[in-house]
Amino acid sequence: MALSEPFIKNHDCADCPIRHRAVCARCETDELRELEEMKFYRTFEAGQTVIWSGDRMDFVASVVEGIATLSQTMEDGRTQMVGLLLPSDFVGRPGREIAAYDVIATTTLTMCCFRKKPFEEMMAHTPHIGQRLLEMTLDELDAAREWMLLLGRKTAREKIASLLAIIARRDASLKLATTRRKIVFDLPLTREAMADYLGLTLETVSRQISALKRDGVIVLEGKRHVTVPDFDRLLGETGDDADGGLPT
Amino acid sequence: MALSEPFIKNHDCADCPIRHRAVCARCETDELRELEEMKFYRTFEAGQTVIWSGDRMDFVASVVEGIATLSQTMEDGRTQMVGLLLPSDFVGRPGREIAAYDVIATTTLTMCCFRKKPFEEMMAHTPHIGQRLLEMTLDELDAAREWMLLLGRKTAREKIASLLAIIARRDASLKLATTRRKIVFDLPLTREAMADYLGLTLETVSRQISALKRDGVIVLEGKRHVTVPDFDRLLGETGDDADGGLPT
DNA sequence: TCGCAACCTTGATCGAAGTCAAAACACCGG
DNA sequence: CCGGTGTTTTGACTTCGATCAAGGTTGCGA
Repeated sequence: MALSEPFIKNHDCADCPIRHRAVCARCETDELRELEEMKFYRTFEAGQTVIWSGDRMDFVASVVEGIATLSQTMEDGRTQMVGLLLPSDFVGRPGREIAAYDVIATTTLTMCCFRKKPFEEMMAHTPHIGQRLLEMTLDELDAAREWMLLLGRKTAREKIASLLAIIARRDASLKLATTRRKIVFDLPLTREAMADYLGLTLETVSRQISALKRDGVIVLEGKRHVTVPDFDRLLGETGDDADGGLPT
Repeated sequence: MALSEPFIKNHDCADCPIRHRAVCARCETDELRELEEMKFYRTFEAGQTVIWSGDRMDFVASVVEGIATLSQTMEDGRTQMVGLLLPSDFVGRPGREIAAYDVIATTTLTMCCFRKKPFEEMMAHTPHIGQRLLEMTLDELDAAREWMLLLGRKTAREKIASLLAIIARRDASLKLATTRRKIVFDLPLTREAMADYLGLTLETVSRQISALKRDGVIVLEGKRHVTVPDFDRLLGETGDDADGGLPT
């Protein structure tokens, strides 16, 4: 959900097995080395739970590869996704002991982790890192509030269109800025996960996707592969104003 | 929405007309003085707009007295509140030029403001302040996500009960922790504002409040003065687990 | 005191999304 | 190729909250 540059960036580095290095864009090399030395990697299978809400969480991390969801569940089983973690997104809450949400790997997931304690110590004497984190948290807050508008006021069709637009944009930004042209991507979520994200049931999600397909807003190949022939047309279905306004 | 201590605290100070001083709990006196010198106050009438979404916003602020709302509006007029600002809450986004939401005074409102530029400069050489701000932003993020669960998955009755519980708690915490006993407070919002917060219509809000009254969960005197005879009973209506789990 | 304007409540009706149920599809291992 | 499991689609029906439409309160200024 990051508007601004990621906390951690990919790079080309022969000795770095997953082409990934701890990089704060504004930091000096010494700090880089410090971060570099304390990092470690963890991977999870699709469907595995990274952490349960309420558990002690002694690390912070950055998503390297794959997708994870943040969600909350009520006792009776109703669940709501409160965030979608894509590569370069940050997970964890400096200064907090306990995880507030379930983090679940949707696909095979690789995260670049830092033990919380040393990370926090480093933050304390490296203002840039804290500032970077504050910016990213503000971005997440914006995204969460944008989502509140979606959950509280949008119709099912608008919700679906908004989700597709966000995923398309997020996906496209990694490849090429292709606004106003054909966009192709794969849905990283099941219908059920989409429903949990959008505050709908999976049946409604399915029906609305069928409707968008019927109306020619999207083209489906299989269940997951989506082609958007006219991205502006899709944006028009989101209910947002011309520019789309959505962060990410 | 702050779980942790407010960025700015009230205190007793004869030369401070509204008994309010810039205080970062962790800061040294020099920093205090610096903040102290750059602060200024602004007041707004009930109903006045503090700032429009999209406007340049060259200050950050802390609410001293009164209540304001953060909201987003779609072109066709649907609006969703994304935050409620009560005394001690922080407004503004260091590092951001433009306001992302409409900020509207619900009651007469007094804010303690700091020009953004000098405030940011101060942040740059005072890690404590940035850290404090990060913590507060994380709290807001938690609150926003809690609200996503409410908007996406709760019934109208649960939504109303949750809102009442939050206002009651917030209000009570300023006076006395009175969990599990009778709680009395005034609703600071019109039915319409509640509807915009909860993603409902004002008619539904009205009906559900009537229903809670009929069921004895709350007692109303006039339209705004609420008595909760049994706070746990109210919590039971929110759909949250035993403890209520809600931030704030 | 009246009249007006907010604000709130209540009723009747409607419709979007939820629920329940069945069937289609896809993918996998044997 | 088959049966099985998990995902997705589609249909029939229900329901919660929205919409439309009166009325009721309250407070204020003339």
